[in-house]
Amino acid sequence: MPTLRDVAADAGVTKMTVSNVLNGRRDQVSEATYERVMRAVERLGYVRNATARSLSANRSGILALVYKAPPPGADPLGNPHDSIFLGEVERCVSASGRHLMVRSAESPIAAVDSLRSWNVDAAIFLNTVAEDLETVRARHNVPLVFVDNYSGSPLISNVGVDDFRGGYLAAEHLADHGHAQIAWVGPERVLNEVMDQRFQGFTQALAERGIAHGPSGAIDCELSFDAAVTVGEALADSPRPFTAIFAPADIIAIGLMKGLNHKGIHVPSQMSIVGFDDLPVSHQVSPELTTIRQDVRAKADAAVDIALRLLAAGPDAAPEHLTLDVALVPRESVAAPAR
Amino acid sequence: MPTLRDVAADAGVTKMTVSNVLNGRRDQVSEATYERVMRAVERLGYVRNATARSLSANRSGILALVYKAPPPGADPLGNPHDSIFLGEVERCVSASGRHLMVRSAESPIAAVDSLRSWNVDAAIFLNTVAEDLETVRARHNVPLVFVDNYSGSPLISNVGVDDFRGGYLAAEHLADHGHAQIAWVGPERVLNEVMDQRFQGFTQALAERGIAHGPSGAIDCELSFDAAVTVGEALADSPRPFTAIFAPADIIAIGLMKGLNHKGIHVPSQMSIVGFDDLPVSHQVSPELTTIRQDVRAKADAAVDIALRLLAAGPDAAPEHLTLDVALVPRESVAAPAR
DNA sequence: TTGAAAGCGCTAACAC
DNA sequence: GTGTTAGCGCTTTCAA
Repeated sequence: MPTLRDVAADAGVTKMTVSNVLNGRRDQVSEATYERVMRAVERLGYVRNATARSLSANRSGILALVYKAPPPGADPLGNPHDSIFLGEVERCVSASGRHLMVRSAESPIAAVDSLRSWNVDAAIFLNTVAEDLETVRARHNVPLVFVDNYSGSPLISNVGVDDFRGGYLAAEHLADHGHAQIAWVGPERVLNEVMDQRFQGFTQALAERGIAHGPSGAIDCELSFDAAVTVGEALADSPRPFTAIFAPADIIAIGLMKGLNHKGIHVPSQMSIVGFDDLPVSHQVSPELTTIRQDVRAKADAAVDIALRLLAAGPDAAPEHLTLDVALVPRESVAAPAR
Repeated sequence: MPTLRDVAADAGVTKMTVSNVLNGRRDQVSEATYERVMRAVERLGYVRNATARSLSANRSGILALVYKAPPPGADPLGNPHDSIFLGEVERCVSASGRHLMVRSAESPIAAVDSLRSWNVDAAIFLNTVAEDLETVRARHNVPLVFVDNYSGSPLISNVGVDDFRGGYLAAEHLADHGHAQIAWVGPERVLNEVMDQRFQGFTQALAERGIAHGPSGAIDCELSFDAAVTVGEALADSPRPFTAIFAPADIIAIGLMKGLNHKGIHVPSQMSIVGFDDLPVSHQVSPELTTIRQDVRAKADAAVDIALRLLAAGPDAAPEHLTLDVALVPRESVAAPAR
């Protein structure tokens, strides 16, 4: 592999001049020299050694994306939300001429050492709980962008969506269709602020309309398709004091539809359902799912954007907090309640 | 950030001793010294500088995953096959104590410079066409593992699945149900060996059973859900000299079902369909899709495994070629042809 | 506009 | 077992 020194020798200049050329400091190099160096680079097939550069310049050009490792057995990155987010982050990072390192970890804290080790310039954290983040910040002083984290900590940046409004819109939509008993079927909300916010928005919309929502209307369901099928089947077999369901994740909504269907309950004529996320699968199933759309790619764009901006602004730049809007996407899984 | 030197000072030894301790060369260090060094590491919160290590030792501990950039507008990593593959690769790479760099590129050739730049130890290439690979090999002499590449080149390793057999099984399954006119609805097969192999297996099974398969039975459809919906609708509106379809990708099969459904054609009673891949979505839709399953995670495991093995074996190790088996998963989208 | 010297943090090779 | 020396390929700083 040719090095700077080889290029310098070939072009008849010193390493420093080559370095200047390569770093685009055109004002420090004469036109003729510039050309000569570039030709030498070309001829030798020279590629910068990023590792040496990183060591010497003390910035690596690496951005890291850290996400929560899935439970054993589950498909890593099996969730379309996460994979599309990752794909879009990669696109932005590559477009900026930097490099993306990807790492799953039980807890973000476990990943910090690898960030420090590679001297990463900034990191984005997906699916982390609020507590972890102060520790992470304490150990690694680079721009840290969290996603969907409700810590509110001023030490880190965050990009999220308006989960509260999403829940509100879902309830409103169902109420507008005449539903007066609406169940929540979703993950436990302890330690899951995202879900809790969706729930709060949901209940507020109900309350404003004088629709009662007792605890009996909140049904636990793990965040997986299979779990939701089971819950859907169980629901079909039991008395149901409600005519509609808000499932705060599409994957649950889809599972519920399938479970209900198995047992002969038709959606939407016998049960209306609203989901959340607008995953691709939601318009692939029949009936297509009415859902709350969040723009995952915009979220990814924003996360990278903030990371790069803070990087450019230097270590004293203030973290940024951004909340993206959501929207209701009416499709086929909601109808007026059966008479 | 503490360095080796700081740890050495703290422990009252030289850098070299600390290095030996950190690299687990226990036989070169006395028990007492080992303990002392470890305590110093602990106390200072020392983390290895991977960048310096890579420069000096000439191996980075980085594995790269390179995949084809999606067309503009499409979700990057929107394809579950690719994202699950990536997730599983990450899992294996992390488990081996290495680091994963992820990069999309128009062509693998475009990504080679970044591999060289970071001195990556090995690379895995997803969704590449056969031609690219000789160029890649020529420019970067580390273990290169391609996925689903039919070049047959002895210069690189490959992991794939038995696409031919998958096509064969699909045709056989439909024929066994009594279908005597079966259409292929899939992407163009020029330059797409994977699809061509599935097609060859498909036609061979038909030929063995004396089932004619004229060119009229091969219908082009882009590899996307939306494209398949359109084709499905068009099919519903035209004379159909066939009672069953083999769609060599689940995403197409699902789109076809939806398109046919829109127009009142019922699957499977009026049209049977077999897909390929067994994506999660295939058992989320109704009817559930009968399909050819490939084990994406096993493919990812094998790719990383080969990369690491070749790495351990040194630069002269012979590339490996592995073909994983596929299996028919009977579900709900196939029935006997309508009378 | 170009060059020389020093050093980033680590490991390999060899000496003690 | 432990220490010494040299150097990986680059950038920074300062001098010419």
